Amino acid sequence: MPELPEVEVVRAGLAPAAVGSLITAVSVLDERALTRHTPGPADFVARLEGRTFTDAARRGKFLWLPLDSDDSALIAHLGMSGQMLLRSPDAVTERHERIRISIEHPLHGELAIVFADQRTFGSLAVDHLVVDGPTAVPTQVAHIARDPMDPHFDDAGFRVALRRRSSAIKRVLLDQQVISGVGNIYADESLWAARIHPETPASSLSTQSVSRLLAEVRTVLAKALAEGGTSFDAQYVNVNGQAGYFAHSLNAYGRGGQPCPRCGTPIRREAFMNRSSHYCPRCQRRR
DNA sequence: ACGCGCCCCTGACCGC
DNA sequence: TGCGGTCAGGGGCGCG
Repeated sequence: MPELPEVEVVRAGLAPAAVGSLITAVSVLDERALTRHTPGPADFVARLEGRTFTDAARRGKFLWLPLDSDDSALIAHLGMSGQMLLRSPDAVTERHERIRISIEHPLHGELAIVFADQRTFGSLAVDHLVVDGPTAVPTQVAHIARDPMDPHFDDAGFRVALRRRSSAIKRVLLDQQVISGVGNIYADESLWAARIHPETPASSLSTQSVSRLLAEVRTVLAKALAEGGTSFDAQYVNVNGQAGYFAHSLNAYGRGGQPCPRCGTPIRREAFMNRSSHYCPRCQRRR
């Protein structure tokens, strides 16, 4: 569930169960799920068991659960196919279950947080928190730009960053060090909404265009979040295993050959960065 | 320093 | 039915 709306759905779903919960046991079924935790599985378990989650936070596509009594947090990156599922303590092992964290909440009782991940690009880690302006973030997240839903996102700084980049605007939207949380789906959707061709050099966009694009990014992300995120299959689900509805609202992504909802011209699909770009050749002219 | 191509991994789907 | 090729929401790394 990798882009900002899907990760936010997971964060919001975990929060009521995790915050205030005591970690009673941790089992690592597949060490590949700890590639971000270099000290290894034993250290990972030792840093969690007996601790309490105090919050549930997110920046871009990273989410983390801060721990009590020192400045550390359990961090999660879902990669392409990661899931964080809330299960009863006796739930059977998930097909692609990698890590299970057993918790006890003062009101809800015993639960399990299950990290399942088909493609193993996602991973968990325990990391130290560092101060980043008005907030604290794990060290592994410190290099990630604030996301556009962050109240401290710097709109003017974003405009300046784009002016300095000669790369295609879509490439820059996907650069998590410039703006975080946007992935392939929402980059295509935002560019379609702002009527900007994905190959347009970022530096050639007017201030007005950049402002319009940023507004559309926020609109698209907010709508997707309100609809529970985008799910094409069972890989992308909330903490209860339920899919989101935003796939029905997509205007460009995944719609190659189908008519543009605005003008009827067939949406074009092109290879881009080992992925695909979807855009309307009429509404989104190259300049 | 940067921008870009490639790689990590599993499974679904398609055409032969 | 089986097999090989292609494709998928991610990011990191090494090269030029």
